[in-house]
Amino acid sequence: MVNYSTSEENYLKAIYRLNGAEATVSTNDLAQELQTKPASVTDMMKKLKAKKLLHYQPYQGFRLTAEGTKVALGIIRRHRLWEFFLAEKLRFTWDEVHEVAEDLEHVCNKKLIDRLDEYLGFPRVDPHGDPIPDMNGKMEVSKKICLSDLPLNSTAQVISVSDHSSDILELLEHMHIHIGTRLEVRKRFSFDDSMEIKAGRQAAFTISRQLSETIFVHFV
Amino acid sequence: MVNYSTSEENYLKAIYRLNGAEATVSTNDLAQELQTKPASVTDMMKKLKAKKLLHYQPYQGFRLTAEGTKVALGIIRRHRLWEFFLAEKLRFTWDEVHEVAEDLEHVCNKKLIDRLDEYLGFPRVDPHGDPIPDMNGKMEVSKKICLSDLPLNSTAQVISVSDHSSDILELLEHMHIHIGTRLEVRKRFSFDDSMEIKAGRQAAFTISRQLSETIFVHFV
DNA sequence: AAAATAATTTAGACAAATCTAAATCATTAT
DNA sequence: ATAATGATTTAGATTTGTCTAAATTATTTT
Ligand SMILES: [Mn+2]
Ligand SMILES: [Mn+2]
Ligand SMILES: [Mn+2]
Ligand SMILES: [Mn+2]
Repeated sequence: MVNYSTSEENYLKAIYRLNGAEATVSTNDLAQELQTKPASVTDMMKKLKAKKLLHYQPYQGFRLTAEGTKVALGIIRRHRLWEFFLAEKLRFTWDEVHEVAEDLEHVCNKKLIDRLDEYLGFPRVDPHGDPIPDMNGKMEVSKKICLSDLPLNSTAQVISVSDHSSDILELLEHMHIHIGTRLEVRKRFSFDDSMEIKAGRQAAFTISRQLSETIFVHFV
Repeated sequence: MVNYSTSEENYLKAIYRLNGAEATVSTNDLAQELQTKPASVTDMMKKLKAKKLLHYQPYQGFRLTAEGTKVALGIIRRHRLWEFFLAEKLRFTWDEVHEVAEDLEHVCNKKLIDRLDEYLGFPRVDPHGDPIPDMNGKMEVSKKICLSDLPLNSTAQVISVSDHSSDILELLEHMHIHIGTRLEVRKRFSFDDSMEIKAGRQAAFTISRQLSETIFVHFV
């Protein structure tokens, strides 16, 4: 078990995140994701390639090797377990957990994380509804539908929210929408792509396109 | 609230620890404590002096300023709270907590630490019996006596152990001696400075000079 | 009070992680 | 097919934290 620097870990995690969309990640995209400069990315890519954590030929973009993916999933596991801990045990709100977990995730000690996992009761998802990899690096990726794409009159359950800001949290709390809330789409308005939904036992209300595109659901 | 690097924090903590014995800390002592070279210490002392965290004139040794002491106590607070968490909540043994806490202590977020403190029930001492500074940096230093100096036939209670290794833990567990155990000294043997003690409800037994010098007690 | 010894600092170097500016490669439009 | 544009890499510099070896200062012995 090799240990990686905080910087290396942040690069690996970012590549993993971007990898979802496309098969190969570009220098500029990664620089933007990490709020750094392309030249810094190239330097780090050489280093990570030398450590066999990614496939990389100059000018060709890059993608994680199997080992790189394993390391990235380990970081994501730590991050999300700490987020769960902060929300569940220390009463942090949804929008506060990420920043702290960004630091805690770099404390790399298998026993610490596995014991924390056990202590928390082996949670499957973090406070934002994102899945937590298990101690073998397995992460169950449930197929989720964007609320904006949900067919009319079918009942679904909120499983995650892709924006983690306090702004969206404020709005969701106001609307009593949480991870697990059941809802259905009653009507779509083509004027502004807003939709009327019915959530829980509340009266129907409308939500903006911006919000419906941020909420992910699955059928119940 | 300024933030300090992991390296700066480790220096401050080490100076605080050494400061207990003498009024001023020397370059060589600090280098030895931190397993580094005297030249590296000098470099860092210049930096910490520039940040007004310590008093330092070349060749004259150094000591923490009030601000430096405050920062050091903050680090010690984080370290010991995490040690308590690991022992109490994650079932780590006494000898395992320090190493992990060495990393966790550098995650510096006041809300995290104050909430952790609250979650743990505001513990006063860490698993080794060392006091935990409160959120204002106050640390109650109870006057402790080394077991080797305890008068004959006076009852005392174990409050801390200055060695944190698994070797001493093994021995103490075997003897059923823990933080809080009541004991009294029955006899001293000048041949090897061993002593016979009576602990709890056990039959009297002897302990080595090495062990008695590591255990600290107070009168009950 | 010198000389010897020990402690400390300085000088110069290195690795990691970053940056800016220049050079190079790839892609797109004419 | 060439020129223009955009993406990427290289070159060279900077900061932080460390090191070794040499120089300096302090302390101890004779
Ligand atoms: Mn997060
Ligand atoms: Mn999350
Ligand atoms: Mn400790
Ligand atoms: Mn301790």
